[in-house]
Amino acid sequence: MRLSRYFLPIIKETPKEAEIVSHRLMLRAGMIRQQSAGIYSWLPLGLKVLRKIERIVEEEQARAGAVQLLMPTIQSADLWRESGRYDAYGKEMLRITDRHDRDMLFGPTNEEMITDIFRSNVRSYKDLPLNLYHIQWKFRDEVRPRFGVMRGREFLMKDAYSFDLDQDAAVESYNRMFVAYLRTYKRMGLTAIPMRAETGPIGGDLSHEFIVLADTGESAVYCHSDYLEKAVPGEDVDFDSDLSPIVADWTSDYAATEDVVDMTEFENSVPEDKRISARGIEVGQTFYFGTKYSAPMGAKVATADGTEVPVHMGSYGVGVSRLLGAIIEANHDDDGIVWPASVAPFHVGVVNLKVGDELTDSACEDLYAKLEAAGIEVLYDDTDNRAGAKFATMDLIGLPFQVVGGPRGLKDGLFEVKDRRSGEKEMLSPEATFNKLVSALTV
RNA sequence: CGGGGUAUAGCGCAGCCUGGUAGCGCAUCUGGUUUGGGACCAGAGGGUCGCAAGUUCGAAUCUUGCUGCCCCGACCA
Repeated sequence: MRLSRYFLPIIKETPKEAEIVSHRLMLRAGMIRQQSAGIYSWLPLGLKVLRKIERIVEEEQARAGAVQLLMPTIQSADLWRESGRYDAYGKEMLRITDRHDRDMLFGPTNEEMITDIFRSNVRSYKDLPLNLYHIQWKFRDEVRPRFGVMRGREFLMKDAYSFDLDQDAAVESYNRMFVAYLRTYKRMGLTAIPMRAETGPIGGDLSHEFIVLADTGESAVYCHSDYLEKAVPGEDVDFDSDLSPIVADWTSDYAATEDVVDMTEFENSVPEDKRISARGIEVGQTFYFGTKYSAPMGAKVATADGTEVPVHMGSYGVGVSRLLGAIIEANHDDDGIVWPASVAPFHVGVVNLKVGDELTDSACEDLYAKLEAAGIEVLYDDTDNRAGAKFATMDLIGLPFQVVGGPRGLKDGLFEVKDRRSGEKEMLSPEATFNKLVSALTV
């Protein structure tokens, strides 16, 4: 992509409304713009990252056996009356009336709707286990939205729903999502710790919140420091096998959020030098809630002996839009964002320092074309801004590598290649530059 | 939902107390000089001062009401 033809509105000053670093950087880097309280437009650079996060989520959901569908944002109030949540949910739910005066709502979650889909299409235990998910915009009318996309009113969420014949099978489904989550966050460069959690309005018995440690996190968390070093299951993990040893390993040491923490238990079970007391961002939550929705809504299947039983369900959320904030909170420095390569909007920024100069133009154009042809995503700065402004923009948007082509180096046939994270720079020939980037960025 | 702020050019702000018809910095545009870490000089464009009433000869400024946004708390993915 040529920067001269892209839409990347950079802000030099610090926007006054942004309190936390991820919000500031997302505004400054031209990723988002606020449309009203807690509601944002996603500009091209932000959308690119959002899509990359979705892709990782989709790949790991597929690996764990979940099947993607798409449910609407607007739901009928009648469904919610069946579960009893229409009255229970409160003012967080945005209620809408259509032209026929029918009560509608902008969905804050989809348990009722998925249960409806299930009950009208599945009858037999032979169709289980089943895990259906979608990635869709949700709306919760938070009293006080803040922190940019971390706590918006409109937000993009992956929510999966598992259906099983009994509790034992449901726990196996739960474990599959649990392991998928460990892998999902790891691939985005995050260390997410599963913590004991409250079940909130969704209800249920078994639940974990996946927490990323960050100073700007919304809640206080307490956990064992070993979690920071624990190995995440690899690509080869067999989701058809018994995953309970992995889950047991990842839940053996103490970890809880402030809502449910028992300080006595924390101090008794974790040695003093291993205790972490920090702040955390919730990036996902898993629930097993049994027949809470299937029973009142009549989602039943026939068992092997012909009797009908309500299915056991679980739901599993990932805050997709919120993850951008969490990733930036965990990956930035004084100059801007430092994207992990897996979610970076582009892999490489090629900076032409002297547009119009025959030598730099041809060298930069050539490298740009070759990298794109090799499947590497390049943002090519072919604008005629000053060098300092170009460097500052590249640092701000945080692409993993910067390649600088200017008359000074190119008269000796060399580009300067900078690693954004380490700040290390080296002078390389065009061939060496190409080879280094290809080997660093392709698996 | 309680408490506290704030609203003036695209962004950040001054002007308001003490009423007289709007200004600064950045950004934008033009010309010139520059050019390896957010350049400099000169010039230009851009605002029904959040909305609505009221007071007044006259309101960005005073009064009342409404609305948006931000911060703290409670709540929450």
